[in-house]
Amino acid sequence: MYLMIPARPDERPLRRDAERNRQRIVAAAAEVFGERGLDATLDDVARRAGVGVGTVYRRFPDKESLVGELFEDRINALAAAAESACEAEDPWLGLQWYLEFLATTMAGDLGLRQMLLFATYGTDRVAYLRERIRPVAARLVERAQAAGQLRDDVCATDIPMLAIMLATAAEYAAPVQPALWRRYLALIAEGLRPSREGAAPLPVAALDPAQMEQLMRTHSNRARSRRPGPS
Amino acid sequence: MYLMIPARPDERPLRRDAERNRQRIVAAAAEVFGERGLDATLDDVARRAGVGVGTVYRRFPDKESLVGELFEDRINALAAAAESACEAEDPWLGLQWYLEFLATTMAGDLGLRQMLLFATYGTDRVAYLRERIRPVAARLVERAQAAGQLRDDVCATDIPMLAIMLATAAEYAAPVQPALWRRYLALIAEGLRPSREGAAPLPVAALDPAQMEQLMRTHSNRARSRRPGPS
DNA sequence: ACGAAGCGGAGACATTTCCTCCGCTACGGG
DNA sequence: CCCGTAGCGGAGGAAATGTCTCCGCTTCGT
Repeated sequence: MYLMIPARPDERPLRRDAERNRQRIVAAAAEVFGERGLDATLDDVARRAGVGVGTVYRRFPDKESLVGELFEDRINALAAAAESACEAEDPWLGLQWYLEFLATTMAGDLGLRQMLLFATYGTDRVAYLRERIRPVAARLVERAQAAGQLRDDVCATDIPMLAIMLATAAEYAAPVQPALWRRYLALIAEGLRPSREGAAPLPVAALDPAQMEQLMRTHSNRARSRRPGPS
Repeated sequence: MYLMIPARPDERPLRRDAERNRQRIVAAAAEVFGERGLDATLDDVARRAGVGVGTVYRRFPDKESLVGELFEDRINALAAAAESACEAEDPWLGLQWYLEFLATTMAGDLGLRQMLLFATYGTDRVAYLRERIRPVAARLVERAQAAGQLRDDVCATDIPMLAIMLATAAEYAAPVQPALWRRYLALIAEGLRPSREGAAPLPVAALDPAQMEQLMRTHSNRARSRRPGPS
C-alpha cells in the first residue's frame, strides 16, 4: 500500500523542498488558470506559487504539460459523471443532474472551459473524453425520452451546447453573482420537458439593474487593462 | 434634401477617390470586426479594404474612432427595436421578437457583441444605450406578465442575460450551423411561459456528432494559430 | 561539511500590435 | 493638358507581452 505518492511514477523522488514547491505550483496553476483562463502566464503561476519562473520550467518542460497534468482528473471526472448519471433511477433526474454537473464544472473554472471549447492545449485528452462520453450521453437522452420526461426532439448534442451557454452566463455574472447561472439552468430545464403546468419558482434572484451595470464596468476594466497599447 | 452625404458634416469634402476608399474601409471594418471581433488589427482592415494601413490611419485617427463610427447606427437600432417591441399588440410576441432581434444582432457580429459585453471601445455610447433601453425593457416584461403570458418571476435583466447566452451559442456554432441558436431561443422561450401543454417542434436541427467534432477542430485551430509561440 | 539538487529572476529571443513617415501617384481645377 | 497638392502604400520604429534559458547562489541530506 502506497501513501502520498508524488505524481511522478517510476522516477527518482524529488528532494523534499522540491516536491513541496511542485505541489505549490500545481495548486497555484489551478487557481490562476481557473480564474484567468489559459492565457495566464507561467510567470503568473510562479508568482502565485511564491516561486521563481525557473522553478516552474524546471518541473514542467512547458506550459502544455502543466496544463495537461492539471486537468487530467477533472476531465476524467466529467466522463465518470456521465456514466453515473446514466444509472440514476429516474432518467430525467439523471439527465438534469448531469447537465448541472457539467455546467457547475465549467462554470467554476475558466481554464477548463477554454480547454473543452477551444482545445488550445491538451487536445488529445479532450478528444478522448468526447469519444468516451458520446454513447453515454446518447443513452441518457434516450432513456429520458422513453420515459416521456424529455421532449422527443432534443438530441444528445444539445446537452453540451446548453452547458456552454450556461457556463458563459456563469463566467459573465461571476464577479457579481456566481450562482446566477442556476437560474437559467432551471429555466432551460423547464423548456426541455414535454409539457408542464405551472412552474416551480426560479432559484437565485435575477440581477438588479445596478448589478448589471457594475458587471459591465468590471468587464470593461478587465478588458482595458489587458489591451495592448503604445506610449 | 441631401443625397449621399459623406459622413463628415461641416468639413471640406474628400477627393473622389479618397471618399471611395473611406467607404471601402468602413465596409471592410464591418466585415473584419464582425467576423474576428475587435481584436482584429487595423492592418487587417486595410488589407481587406485593399488599401494601405496609412490610408486607414489618415482617415481615422485611431482604432477607437473607426470602431465608434462603425457601431453608432447598430447601437441605435437596438434601442429602436426595444421601443418598437413595446408597442406590439401581443405583449408576448413583442417580447419574443425583441429577444430574437437582440440575439440576431449579437449573433451576427462578434465585434458588436464584444462592444456590448466588454466595452473595450465606445464605452460611453454603450452606457447611453443601456440607460435608454432599461425602462423600455422593464415595461416590455411587465406588459407580458400582466397579460399572463410570461412567468411572474422573470425580470428585465434576464433578457440581456439570455441574449448573451444565445449569442455565445451562435458564435460557437457559427462555422458549422449559423442558425443553431434559434433552436435554443425556442427552447428558452418555452421555459419563459407560465405553463404550456405539448411543445411546438424546435426549429433547426441539432448538430450531429460529426458536426460537433468538426466544430471543435475548427476552434482548436483558430485558437492555436493565434497563440503566441517561441522558436 | 560538502557534493549535488534545486532555486530565482534577469534577460535573450520571438511575436504582435499600434501607428508614423516619406517618397511616389494620380486627381481635377484652370 | 499640366501641375500643385491631396492622397496613397507599406516598411519599419517603438512598445508591450509572452516563452523559456542560464548561471551564480542556496539548501538539502547523507
